[in-house]
Amino acid sequence: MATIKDVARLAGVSVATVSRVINQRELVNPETAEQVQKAIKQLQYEPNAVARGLAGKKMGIIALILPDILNPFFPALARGVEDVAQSRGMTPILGNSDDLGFKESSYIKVLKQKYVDGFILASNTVQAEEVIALRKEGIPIVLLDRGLNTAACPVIRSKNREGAKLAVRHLREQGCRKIAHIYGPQDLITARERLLGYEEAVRDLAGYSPSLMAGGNFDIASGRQALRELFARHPDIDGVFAGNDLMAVGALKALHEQGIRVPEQVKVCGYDGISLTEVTEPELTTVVQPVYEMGGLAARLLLDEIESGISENTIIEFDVSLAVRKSTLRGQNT
Amino acid sequence: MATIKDVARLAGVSVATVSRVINQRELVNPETAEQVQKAIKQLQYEPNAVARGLAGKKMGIIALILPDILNPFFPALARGVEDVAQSRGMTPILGNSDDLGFKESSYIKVLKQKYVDGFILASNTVQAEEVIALRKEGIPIVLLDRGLNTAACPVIRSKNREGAKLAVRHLREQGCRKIAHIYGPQDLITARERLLGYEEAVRDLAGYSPSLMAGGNFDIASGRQALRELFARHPDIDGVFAGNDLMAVGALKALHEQGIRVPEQVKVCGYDGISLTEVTEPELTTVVQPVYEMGGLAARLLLDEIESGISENTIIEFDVSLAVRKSTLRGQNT
DNA sequence: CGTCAAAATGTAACCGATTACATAAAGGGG
DNA sequence: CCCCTTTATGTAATCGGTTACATTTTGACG
Repeated sequence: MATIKDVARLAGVSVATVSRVINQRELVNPETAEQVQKAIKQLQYEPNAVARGLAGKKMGIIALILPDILNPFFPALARGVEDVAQSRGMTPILGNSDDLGFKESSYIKVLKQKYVDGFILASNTVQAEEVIALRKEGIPIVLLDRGLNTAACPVIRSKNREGAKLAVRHLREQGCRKIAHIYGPQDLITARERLLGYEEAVRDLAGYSPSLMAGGNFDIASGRQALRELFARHPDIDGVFAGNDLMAVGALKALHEQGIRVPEQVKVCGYDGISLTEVTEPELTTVVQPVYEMGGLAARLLLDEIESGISENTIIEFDVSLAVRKSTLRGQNT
Repeated sequence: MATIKDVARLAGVSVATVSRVINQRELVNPETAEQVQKAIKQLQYEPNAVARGLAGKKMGIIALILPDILNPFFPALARGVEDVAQSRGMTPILGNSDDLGFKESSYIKVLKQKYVDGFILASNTVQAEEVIALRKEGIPIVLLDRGLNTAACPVIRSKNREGAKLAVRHLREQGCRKIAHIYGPQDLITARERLLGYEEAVRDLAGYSPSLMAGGNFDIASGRQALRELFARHPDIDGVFAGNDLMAVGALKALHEQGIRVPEQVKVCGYDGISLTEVTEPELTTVVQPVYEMGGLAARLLLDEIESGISENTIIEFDVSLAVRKSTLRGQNT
């Protein structure tokens, strides 16, 4: 590989001039510049990214840390981030933290050392101090989907509470009177908000009781399990709102096992809008988050901050919408 | 951040000695080493990875390039790679090529420049020359799942042809006589092999015809579409083997739409063993690839080559197994 | 006790860029 | 025509490590 010195020699100039031509930040005589460009072409020179990184403390990489790549919601988010990053000349890389705090910290620590330009974190475990520490070191960070309320950095998520209300109201409109909720891990702000939205929307119902809620892990198996518990307690449930789509799918499965028909006997609604909801039987009504846009905006905010150096700690909440499908079709149940 | 010079000063030694203590490659007096360690602790020193990378041309990163993170099969592969890489002190990063050759090349080019230590590629588009070029530059590479036969590098995949035969034989045992195949993109070796396996296993059936095959894209929508075509041509199909699970799910969906009961009228079998197959209705019989192990082995081979510098161009094919579920349950159809 | 190899450590070049500072050339105003 | 400001370019320090080579210290052996 040719180095900047080779180019300088061939073009008959100093390395500084070559560097100037490449980075266009300072004045260079057009003719000289042309000579340099020719030399660059001839040698097929490409600046060494690591040397550049060492000198400038930036590697042209942004890292997206996801809590669980096996949950299709996150890969979908990633697509949005990727496209924006790439279009702006940055290399996006993914890390998977497995919802494990230490893995996440380890990613951050290691990648920071490698002069990653910025982070997008979808994390439940991240602590406010960690975010603050990063920013103090001048490393931009954006929180996506999950994350603190208090955070000293931009946060992007959807209107979780609104979305939950949307779901529950829809179930009520479809005739449900005894609506259960399968909530996600309560250390996640998203799961908490959805639960709160649910509570607000069912409080006034006659038979409402906290025992209509059961917890899950945001995965299929736990949704299944939670539904069993719920039905053991309340065999007369006629609607289920799950905190995310995976748990909704698990619930659907469990209902089927028990011979309960959806939507005739029980209606089910999920949250997220992953594509899986379109292939279950019956197809699943769900609260759709504009996932691609969310990822894209996260990347955009991060890149803006990287380029400008100024940060605004906005919290941006995206609107959600309801995709109504068969699983909540008004039937003959009430 | 403290640098190696600070440590050297505090410990009263030269930077070379500090470097030796850190890398343990040369002899250092134990007492000196202890002094240095103390200084390191006191200053909370951590070697700068980029400077290290520049000097040693290795950044301690391995890159896994996936063709489609929205297909759950690949995230599952990634988990295997991650765990092994991490346990050996390397940072694994993911890139998504979207099955687009140029994105993949761009990832390789950019990451190579950033002194990534090695690549694991799950790619259909990679060309033999590209692999050879990389290796000539001393950058280890392992092909995973997809990729050339001729490749001048280790290749890891499952016994696709065997797996396909397994599937078809199973369908026959369950009583199917007119078995269709939904094949994947024929530029993928995996898809080709599965098709060949299918052909070998059905050739001797009375009503066999090439029109029993239809192509898809390895995603749900195309599986759905392909099934419709197949049934338009042959309304008497009683078994379907799909080239991967996503297409099988699509097929299931399409069958349901047409009011055809699975498994009573038609039996369906997929390929991959993604967890989605456990939640469809009916649950999907599938050929299970040991995906976590495959990813792990890929990482292990890559790391071995990185550490030793010697490469063996083995092709390793993992055994597959059949997970028999409801979608192929012997019924009353024949 | 002198000799010589092994062990321990230091010096400085190098990896390949960026950039502050110095210097030279060119143009403009008085 | 001289001085000063721009414009253009070069020199060399710097980023923070690794490592070849040189040098010093140590200790074993005859």
